[in-house]
Amino acid sequence: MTKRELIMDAAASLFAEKGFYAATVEEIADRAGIGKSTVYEYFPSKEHLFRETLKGGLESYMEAMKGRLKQPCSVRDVLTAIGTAHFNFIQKRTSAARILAGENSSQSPWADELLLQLRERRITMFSSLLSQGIERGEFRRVDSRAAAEVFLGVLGVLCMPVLRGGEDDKKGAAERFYHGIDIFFSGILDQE
Amino acid sequence: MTKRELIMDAAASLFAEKGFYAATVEEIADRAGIGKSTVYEYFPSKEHLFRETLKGGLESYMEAMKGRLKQPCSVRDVLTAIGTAHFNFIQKRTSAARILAGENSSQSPWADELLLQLRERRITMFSSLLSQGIERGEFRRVDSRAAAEVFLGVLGVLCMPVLRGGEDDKKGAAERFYHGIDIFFSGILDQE
Amino acid sequence: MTKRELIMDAAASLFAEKGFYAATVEEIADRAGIGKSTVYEYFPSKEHLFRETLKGGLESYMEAMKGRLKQPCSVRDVLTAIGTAHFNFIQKRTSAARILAGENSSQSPWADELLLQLRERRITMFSSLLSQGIERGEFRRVDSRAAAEVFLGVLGVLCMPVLRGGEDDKKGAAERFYHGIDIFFSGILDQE
Amino acid sequence: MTKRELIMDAAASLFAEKGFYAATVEEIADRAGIGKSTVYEYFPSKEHLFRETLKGGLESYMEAMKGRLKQPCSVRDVLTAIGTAHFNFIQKRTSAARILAGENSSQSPWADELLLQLRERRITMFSSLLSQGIERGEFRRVDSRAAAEVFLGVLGVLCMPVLRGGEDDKKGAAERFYHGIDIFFSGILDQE
DNA sequence: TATGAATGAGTTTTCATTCAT
DNA sequence: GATGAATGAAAACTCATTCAT
Repeated sequence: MTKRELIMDAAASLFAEKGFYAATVEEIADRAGIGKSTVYEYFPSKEHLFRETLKGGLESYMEAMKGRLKQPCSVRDVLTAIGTAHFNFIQKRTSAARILAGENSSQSPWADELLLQLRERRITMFSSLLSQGIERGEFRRVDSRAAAEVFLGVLGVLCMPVLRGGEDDKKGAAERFYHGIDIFFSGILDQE
Repeated sequence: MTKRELIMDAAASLFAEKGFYAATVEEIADRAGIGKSTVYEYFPSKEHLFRETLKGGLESYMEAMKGRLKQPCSVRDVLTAIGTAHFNFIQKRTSAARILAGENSSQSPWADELLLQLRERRITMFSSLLSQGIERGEFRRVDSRAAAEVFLGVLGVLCMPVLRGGEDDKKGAAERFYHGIDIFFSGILDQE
Repeated sequence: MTKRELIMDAAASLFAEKGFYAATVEEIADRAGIGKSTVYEYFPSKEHLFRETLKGGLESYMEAMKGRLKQPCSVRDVLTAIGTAHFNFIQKRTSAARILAGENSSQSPWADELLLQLRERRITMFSSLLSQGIERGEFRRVDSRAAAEVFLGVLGVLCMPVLRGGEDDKKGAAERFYHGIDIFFSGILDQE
Repeated sequence: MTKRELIMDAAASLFAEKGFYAATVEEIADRAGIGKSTVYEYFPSKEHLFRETLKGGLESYMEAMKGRLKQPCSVRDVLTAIGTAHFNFIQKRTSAARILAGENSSQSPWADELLLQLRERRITMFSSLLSQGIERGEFRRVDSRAAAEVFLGVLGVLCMPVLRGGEDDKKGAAERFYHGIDIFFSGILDQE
């Protein structure tokens, strides 16, 4: 692992744990097992380091989503696959995910913007899938933007337990995750 | 308005805008129109001030939810009423809401805890309502915890546009909000 | 003496002794007998502090020159009076003078500019006096700009011994000073 | 050109531009087109490098002055020749000259000392020439030390325009230079 | 010999908090 | 109470210097 990666990993985990401000460059360096000023050999400032961390997380998230989109099956299946990919990403790259999850509480103005962009991209993606599904007759004629937002929110909340402390309840989390996705598709009303 | 309230208001808006770290005590005092050290007459530390701000937002949120629960009508209507109350709260007390929305990106460890508690309380409430609804036959037999989480998430995302910059698109936001709630109840599948 | 002045004095003497870079804010604060961060209550940065120091020296220099210009006597006397004022200033406000003397060796780009401006103002002043003297027939028809520069240089070098360490040789310095001025007026050639 | 010279040249120009502190070893290495630590193969420290640069400038300055002294002509001519040599040196080796010109604004305590020594040597030289001239009856009986200082100062100021930015006004500078020298010899008084 | 990489010591700057009035 | 002024502790950042190759 290159030293740059070492630093980014340390940074990612600390930013995830404590946020941008509370994490100090010294801690990051310590966790990376290097001297404080070495950080500055690789990143011109703490802010740049955070930005890179963010971008890294973002890229690897987008990567994780790849290939889920063009399977020749129902849109419902595609969305479920995306959900699965999302859930897996959260489990494997928890600290990256934690940083990406901080849509609110501005860590810094430009971070907000990047995260907002991510949000928009995801909503656009979902929205277009949902439109497809509607055209194909899979889904009823809902407002695809609203539905996309809902899907986004559902993915978000359902992963929160994992983002929190928890190694503990992985199975439960997964189950509830799929149950939640199901509710998104079928609603909760009793419609016999 | 008492001086204490003056401070808390200033604090709430600044914490909402910039987060706990980036907001300085001096700015807060300035915005409140008082001297910097006066803040310390009313709050022992910046952290306490934040805590109080948080608690204040929390209380007024709980207050806003009150009375929505015991109407003699369908559980669906109760949940919708809660959604409405939530949406109205977000619009009227945007900065309080912004602070409460920062579930992720820890501003401070104990803040996380408080917000986690709020989350739990809300889930419990929703969950119990959903159980009621299931018993009454209004809803199908979903996992009420999972459904509660989903409902929470739906309320969250749908309010984000309002929490962001936006005075702009209030009507659109409201429409999409109710559309989203509807999706929660009915799902998106075409089930003729 | 106000605290601001206390700081500026400490700063002036340290900047004079060691230059902008080698003088640390901590030393300045120590010499002023205050805490390091107090400096920042009065000046937004070390650079600003330096700038103010410079400006202060500049103003008090210009002040010291005032009133020397409009005496109803020969231009030679006016120039000599200016020389005297200059010499006295150097002796009374040695550290301010030392800073102003640093025309070369850039302490910082904008400092250079300020000092260059001072140089220009002085040359202009001398030049105009010299032109007067020429018109009146006191001086021969020299290039007034060149002569002004020479006068400036003469004032400068002749004061250097005082700017250096020396309490030691005050009388000698004064004597040589006036002797030097005389050379400026009469040259060194033997012209009987 | 040896690597040592490469480094010294780069150092000279950077020290001239920015002063001792603002010039970094890295920049110097970059400008010399070598690796940073190679500098340390040739010079034990930045300070030593500066010292060498200074000494180099000093030597080449002394070199430039050589041979001007023993011509069998008037002392006035010798001094003028020295002035010319000085002026030429300033134009050809501007950055070395800039460093040597920084008599004031201490870049470092020992640098001050070296420059002070240079100053003394030059004054001694001028002073002895002037004494000769007085004995020969070329000059009137001035204090030769004072006159030497004045000559030094005159050479200094008159070269400043060249040391500043200026490729622009070379002819004007040269003219004013000789005019200034003339003033040193003849004074400015009208002595018909 | 040459150098990229690493770093420790030191510097500026920030800001919550205290204290005298 | 209310507050301006003062500050210590901590944080980001710089850079000359060293070291392994």
